Amino acid sequence: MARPPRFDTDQILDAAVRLAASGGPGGVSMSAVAQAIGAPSGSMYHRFAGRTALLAEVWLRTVERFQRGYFASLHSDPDPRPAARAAARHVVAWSRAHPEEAALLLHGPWEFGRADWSEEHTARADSGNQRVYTALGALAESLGATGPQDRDRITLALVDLPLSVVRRHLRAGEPLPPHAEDLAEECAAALLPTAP
Amino acid sequence: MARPPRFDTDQILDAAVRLAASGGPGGVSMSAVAQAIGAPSGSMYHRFAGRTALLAEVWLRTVERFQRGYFASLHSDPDPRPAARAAARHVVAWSRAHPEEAALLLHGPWEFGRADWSEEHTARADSGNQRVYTALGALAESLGATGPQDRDRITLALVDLPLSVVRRHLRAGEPLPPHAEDLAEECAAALLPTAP
DNA sequence: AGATTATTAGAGACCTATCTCTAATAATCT
DNA sequence: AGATTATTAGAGATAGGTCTCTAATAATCT
Repeated sequence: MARPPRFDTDQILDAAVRLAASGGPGGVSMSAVAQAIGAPSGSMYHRFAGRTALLAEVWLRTVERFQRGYFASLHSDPDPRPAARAAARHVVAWSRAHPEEAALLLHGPWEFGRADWSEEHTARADSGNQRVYTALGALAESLGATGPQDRDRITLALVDLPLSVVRRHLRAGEPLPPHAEDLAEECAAALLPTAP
Repeated sequence: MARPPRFDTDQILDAAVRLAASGGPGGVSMSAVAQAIGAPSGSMYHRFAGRTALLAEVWLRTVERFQRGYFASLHSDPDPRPAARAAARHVVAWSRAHPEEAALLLHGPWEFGRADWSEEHTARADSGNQRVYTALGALAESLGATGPQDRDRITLALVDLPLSVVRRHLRAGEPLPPHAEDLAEECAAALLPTAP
């Protein structure tokens, strides 16, 4: 019914990921992405309402890809303690497998203009986060951690701490050292509430 | 011998801190800072070689202020374990006392254009970092942690982890909860190598 | 008082990025 | 084949930011 696209959405987002990994969110300009794939700048605006929308889409595609595997790890074992270890490990392993997307995630949604996102984009982000927090809450409960401080501690162990391991190296432009997964797993385990 | 300055350097840097805290490094434009203090844009270039230099100076002043207290905490006790606890605690306490500067630090030097800094600025940054790492190395040694993995773990416990506690709240625009210092201290202690 | 000099003051050149607009193009559908 | 339509293609208007340049200003020094 119409002319077929020469540049599809994923191709554009892939280029945006590369640019974000090397130059940060600021490096993702409409013209830079267009140039990276050899498209005229006008085509960009045919797919994305504007730069804000592009930033939102590239962020959301990346975080959703990450969360898919993160969820799988969290539910990989009926016993909460091995599941927690697997989750911490997954953060590092996924980052090793997808260094550019990981570098993007380390910047956080606010750097990708979250304050200006449309309602749809904001809702997508909130829904993903909500799923993560309820899953973490369930795991916390099955560990016997009930207070809000306990939950903070578990979020720290299974999300923030593994991300810190990744951040330190990726920000310096180095690859992740071989023992990074072990480090994240061991440290996460050390932060879980001790068995009664 | 000359006309006295109406806008001094610290006043300019203070405004830059405020702008960086609210709008990130991208919000720190020469014109925005000038407007914030009511100065013409030309005066900015009289004090700073350019935007790059301004970003470097505001970053370095902030990180050096932070490190001063961090060092004091690291050396506050001859026993390494309480010293480690104090250091982790200090990160959070300092951030609570200086939320705008803390928000600035969370972005990291690369966001402040570190790649384009002058040699002087780069050297200043390196020297500060070097001092921190040697101090952490000494503490690691007195804890009996000798391997490179042990040192990574201590850096994680005394730097990255407390920063994660701060990041989670400041990025969301919330103030730090009352128990944040305790959380950072307890988690840091849990990550230290267990006594032989 | 007069010379000296660091600084303020602000206009404007230059660049880069976002976004709009019009025309050409290439596929599908009848 | 001809109509339809999503898309490419790219020129250009607009905005905002960096940086330069010249003149005015206000203090100190002799």
